[in-house]
Amino acid sequence: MNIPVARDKFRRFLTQKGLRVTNQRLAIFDAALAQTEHFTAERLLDFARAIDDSVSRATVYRTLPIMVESALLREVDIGTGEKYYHPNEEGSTTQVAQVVCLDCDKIFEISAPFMGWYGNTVSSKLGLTPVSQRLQVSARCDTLRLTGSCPRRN
Amino acid sequence: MNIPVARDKFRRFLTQKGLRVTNQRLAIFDAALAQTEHFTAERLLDFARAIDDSVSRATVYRTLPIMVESALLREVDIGTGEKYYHPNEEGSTTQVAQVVCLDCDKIFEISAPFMGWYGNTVSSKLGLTPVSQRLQVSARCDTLRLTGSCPRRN
DNA sequence: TTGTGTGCAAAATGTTTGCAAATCA
DNA sequence: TGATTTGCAAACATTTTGCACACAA
Repeated sequence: MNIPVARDKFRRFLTQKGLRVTNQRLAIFDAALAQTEHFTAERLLDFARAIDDSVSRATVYRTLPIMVESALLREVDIGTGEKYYHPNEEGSTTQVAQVVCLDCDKIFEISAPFMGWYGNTVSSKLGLTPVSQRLQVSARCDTLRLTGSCPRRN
Repeated sequence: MNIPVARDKFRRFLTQKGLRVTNQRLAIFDAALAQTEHFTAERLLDFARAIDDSVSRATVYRTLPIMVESALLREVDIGTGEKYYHPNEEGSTTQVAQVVCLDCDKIFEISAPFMGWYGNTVSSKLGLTPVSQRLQVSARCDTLRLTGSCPRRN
C-alpha cells in the first residue's frame, strides 16, 4: 500500500472517529509509514521531526495508539522494555510470529498460521475467547558465532 | 518438587557459581517457591519480608535473575510493563504457552510442544539458533461476557 | 579477614499526564 | 467560536545502580 493511499485511509479513520486531522498527526503518520524496519517511539519522533519539527514526544506517544487502532500500524512487544512498531501490510489478518536476533537486534516477521488455531483451541477449553496472540523466538546469529562477525550487524 | 529439595538445589547452584548463601537470598527463594500463582517482583518483596524483614527491594531484583538462571524459577513477560515469575515445574524442558485472561488477569500455562519445532525450523532458515520462545494468547472471559460476572475474578 | 552482598536512596528508562496556549472544524 | 490538540515539563512505574556498611567463607 503506497503512502498517499494509506494517508487517505488514516485521514478517513480520524474523521470518522471524530478526531482532528492535524499537521502533527500527519507528519507522524508519514514518518511511520515510510519505515521498512521496526522502530521505537523515540526513533519515530526523530523521523517525524524531520518532516515537521514542531512534533513533540507527547504527541508521538498519543498518536501511536491511534495508528495502531486504525490497523495501519502494528505494535510489536518483544519484551525489551520499549515497544516496537511496524507498518501493517495489506491484508493483515494473517498471524505473524517474530524472530528476534539477540546479536543483530533485528526483528524478522514470519507467518505462523497455526497460531489462530492454537489460540482458539486452547482458549475455548478455558472458557475464553482469544483476542490476540503472539509468538516470539529469540535466537542467536550462527554466522556471528562461527566467523565473529554478523553480515546483518549495522 | 518440594521446597526443602528445591532449596538444596538452589544452595548448590549458588555455591557452584561462587555466590554466597545469604539469609536474604534464601528468604526470597522460599517466598518464591511457595507461590502457586504468578507473582511480580513487588509482591515477592512482601512475601520475602514476611520471612525475613531485612529483605530489600534491590536484593529481590538482584536475586530474581539468579533464580531464573538456576531454572527453579521461570520469567513470564506478558507485555504489561512488569514481569511475572512462577516456580518451574520438574522436568521443565517442556515448552509452555501462556493464556492471559484480560478480565481475570489470570495467567494459565498450557503445554505447547510444537513451539520447539517451529522455533528450530524458522530460525534455521534465517541462519539463527533459537534461544527461547514464547507464545501468548490474550483472551476474554466468556462467562463474564454472558453473565456479567467471572467465577475466577478475585 | 576480605571481598561479596546488602539496604538505602538516587538514577535511569520508557511512557503518561496536567495545564495553558495554539489550532482545527 | 469553542472544544480538541498541542508542547512542555513534571509525574509515573518499574527496574537498576552507587556507595558505605554488613556479613559469609
